[in-house]
Amino acid sequence: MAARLQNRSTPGRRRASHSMESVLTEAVALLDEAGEPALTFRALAQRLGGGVASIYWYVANKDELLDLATDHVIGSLLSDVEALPGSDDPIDDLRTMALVLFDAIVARPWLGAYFMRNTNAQSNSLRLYERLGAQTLRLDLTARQRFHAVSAIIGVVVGSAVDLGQEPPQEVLDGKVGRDEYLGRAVQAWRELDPAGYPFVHEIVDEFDGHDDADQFRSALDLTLAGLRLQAGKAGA
Amino acid sequence: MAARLQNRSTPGRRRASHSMESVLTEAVALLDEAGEPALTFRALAQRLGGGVASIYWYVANKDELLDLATDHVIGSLLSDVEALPGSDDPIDDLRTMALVLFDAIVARPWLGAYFMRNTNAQSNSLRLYERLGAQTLRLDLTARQRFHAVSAIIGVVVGSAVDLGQEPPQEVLDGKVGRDEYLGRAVQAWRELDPAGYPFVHEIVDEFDGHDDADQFRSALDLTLAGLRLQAGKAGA
DNA sequence: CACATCATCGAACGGTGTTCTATCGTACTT
DNA sequence: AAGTACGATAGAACACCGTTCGATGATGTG
Repeated sequence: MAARLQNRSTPGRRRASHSMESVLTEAVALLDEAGEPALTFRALAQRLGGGVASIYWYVANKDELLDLATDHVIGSLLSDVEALPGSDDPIDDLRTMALVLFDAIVARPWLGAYFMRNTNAQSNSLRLYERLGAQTLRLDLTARQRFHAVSAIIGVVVGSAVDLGQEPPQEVLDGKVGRDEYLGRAVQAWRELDPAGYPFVHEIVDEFDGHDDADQFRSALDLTLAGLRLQAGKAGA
Repeated sequence: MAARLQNRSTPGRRRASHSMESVLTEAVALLDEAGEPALTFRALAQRLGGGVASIYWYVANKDELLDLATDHVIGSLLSDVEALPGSDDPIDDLRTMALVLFDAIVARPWLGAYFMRNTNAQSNSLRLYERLGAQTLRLDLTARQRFHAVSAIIGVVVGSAVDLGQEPPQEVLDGKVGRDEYLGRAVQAWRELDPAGYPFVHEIVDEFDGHDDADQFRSALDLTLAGLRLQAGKAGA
């Protein structure tokens, strides 16, 4: 069965004594250090100074471990969002919130992939969802429009995050090739393409070279929010 | 040692003869049948009637197998996009293309996760990217705006695709719980939340219940395209 | 002190991607 | 026609993964 909220932190001498908190904290630490592949039960056990099977007392399987770890960090993310000042423009507030989300994913790229998992099962995710949606209640929209608006914003965040979160291929991880050099090669390959066959790629290759992920995200977000503003204004007038 | 004479008379193990095409086709078939976890080298080898190690002659590792398989199906997807009639409104054309992409991901949910991997390495992905971007060349935008517009549209597709592509948890896969029942439970749980603490969730729970993924995607896409139209019009006038 | 329960752990199982080495079959050389 | 080089295949083994099982230390209760 699963561990309940009780926690005995009496320090054992030979045997390791864990707690839900420590398990999740170390799991997140592993994820932060080297992404999802780094989070293995064996690595986690070693880190906790205990045995592998012990972790299964706190967690049913790896899926649940990932869920709880995600919810754990979303908890603090939720605090950040709730601490936001807020303005008289709900769409501005939505923008600010989305930027906080994006920043969190930049700091923890592995978050992106697990961001939308089972909104129902993760309490903090749901509360974050509510927090975003609450802003749409201040807009003149139908219920369906509100639902779709929040979905769209989260979609933009996740869409950018997935792009951002994908780990560079072996070469870069091994340190043989620097990340900049890796991207530089791609740019170089693009430049050598047939300009007649790839007019667009040639048009934007300079933009791609040395582009800023945050800029890219902000632009995508602002397009969606501009559309939303239009939608809210249309019904209102 | 023994096989010298028996070569013809007694048919020993016939050696399998593969090809890049057959490897990729069977790999895609496995992915279609049960998603990424179903694509293992052993399952693929058995399907090809050969040994496990043989696959490594065609492919360096699983990552490359996934890349090539993805590029394989994107190839036919590209044909669909190129066969599109096209109109005098570039944004309409972008919308149509995005819908084709979305349909492809609905048909092959595993595609979503690998959709954006290494645009540079996958030739068909790059051509698809070019095809989308070409439409923005018909709009009055800066190079950077064009770059960001295409990124945004792809972001919306991927964002929806990730949401769509995540496999339901164990219960549903085991067939113990139907997918509708599973979603129904979530809806039920939402309805039982404190209305004061979760006003937005209560507002949209009816919309979520029995919602259509395609509707959700189309709404998100249209918000982005509305923003883009605004942006293009502003600079033009 | 006995006891039930919580919590921990080593060892093992089946599965995975990957590598090593040996081999077959064919096309070309001589 | 025999020999050879090489493209292509394959079995066995390795290291690692998530997961399970059974045993056992620790702890508070009667």
